[in-house]
Amino acid sequence: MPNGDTTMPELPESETIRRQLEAAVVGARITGVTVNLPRTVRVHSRPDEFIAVVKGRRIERIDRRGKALIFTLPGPKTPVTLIIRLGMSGVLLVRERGAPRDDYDHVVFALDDGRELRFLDVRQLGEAAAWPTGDWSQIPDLAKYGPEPLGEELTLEYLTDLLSRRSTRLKAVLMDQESIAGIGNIYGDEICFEARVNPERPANSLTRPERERLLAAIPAVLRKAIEHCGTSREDETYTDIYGNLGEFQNMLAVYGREGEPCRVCGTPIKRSVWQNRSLHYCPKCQPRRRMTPKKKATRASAAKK
DNA sequence: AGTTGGACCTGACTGC
DNA sequence: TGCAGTCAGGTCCAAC
Repeated sequence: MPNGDTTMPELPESETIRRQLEAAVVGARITGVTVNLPRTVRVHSRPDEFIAVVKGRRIERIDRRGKALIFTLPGPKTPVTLIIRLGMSGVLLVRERGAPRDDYDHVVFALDDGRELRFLDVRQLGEAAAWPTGDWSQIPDLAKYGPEPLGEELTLEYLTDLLSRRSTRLKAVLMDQESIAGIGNIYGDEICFEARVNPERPANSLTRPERERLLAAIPAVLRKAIEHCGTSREDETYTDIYGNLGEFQNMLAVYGREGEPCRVCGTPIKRSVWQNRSLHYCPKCQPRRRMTPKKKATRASAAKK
């Protein structure tokens, strides 16, 4: 159960929630809104009037952009776009009205069919923002995002241009929502492993073959995680809208596996800390520096002996 | 402008 | 037992 637990929603977790919400609440009307923690809601740039803007509207569709969930609420005049960012510990739950209150239920949307959509968030880093437009390009929160990693905009050309302009660590670029939308700390590490590139490498140092591997690894890792309904960790538990756990945590290659053997070569996984974030990689599969031809030959001859 | 580190926030955990 | 310190990380912001 999500009470007291926390979350790490990145794109696969958000997409899992989106698919469930699409089946569960699209078509329902929001008959009432209870805001228990005002800092969680926002209209435009103001923290007030949220209830007035959202109440009475029907949920027409639910989309996702990066990690954000986007509810389209049409109206007689202008549609409203409701954006829910789960932050790091946010959970959306669908409950029957009258079910016991959940801890940290900062915003509760009452639906006309007798259910409630509850937005829980222990660490209060999530947010629900309402915008009085249906045009995403008018919404700064959405307009700033980089291309969707599962879309056609993420091409080798885009990735090459992006990486060539950045001297910071590859991991930082992958996690930069304005560069590519939806990747966080867990999948950043997993993608780098899948591509066999060290996450601490300067982004502009990647070779073309490495960029090609990265381009393939990004959707491959994210799609696989979506298939397994996202990642729930023992102590940092993400759940879907019914309180169920994901399954991808059992398939993680490097994240959270410090000291455990690499699933490919058996070398202990290394963890380092950078910018208050942990970073995991296999030192053998993802060498920090590309080996020079001479060093490669030396190592190869040493391996023969 | 790009990069970096701190702050926000709370619960779980560790060590004294 | 209690308390201080640390860690987790999505996102924003200040500083270099």
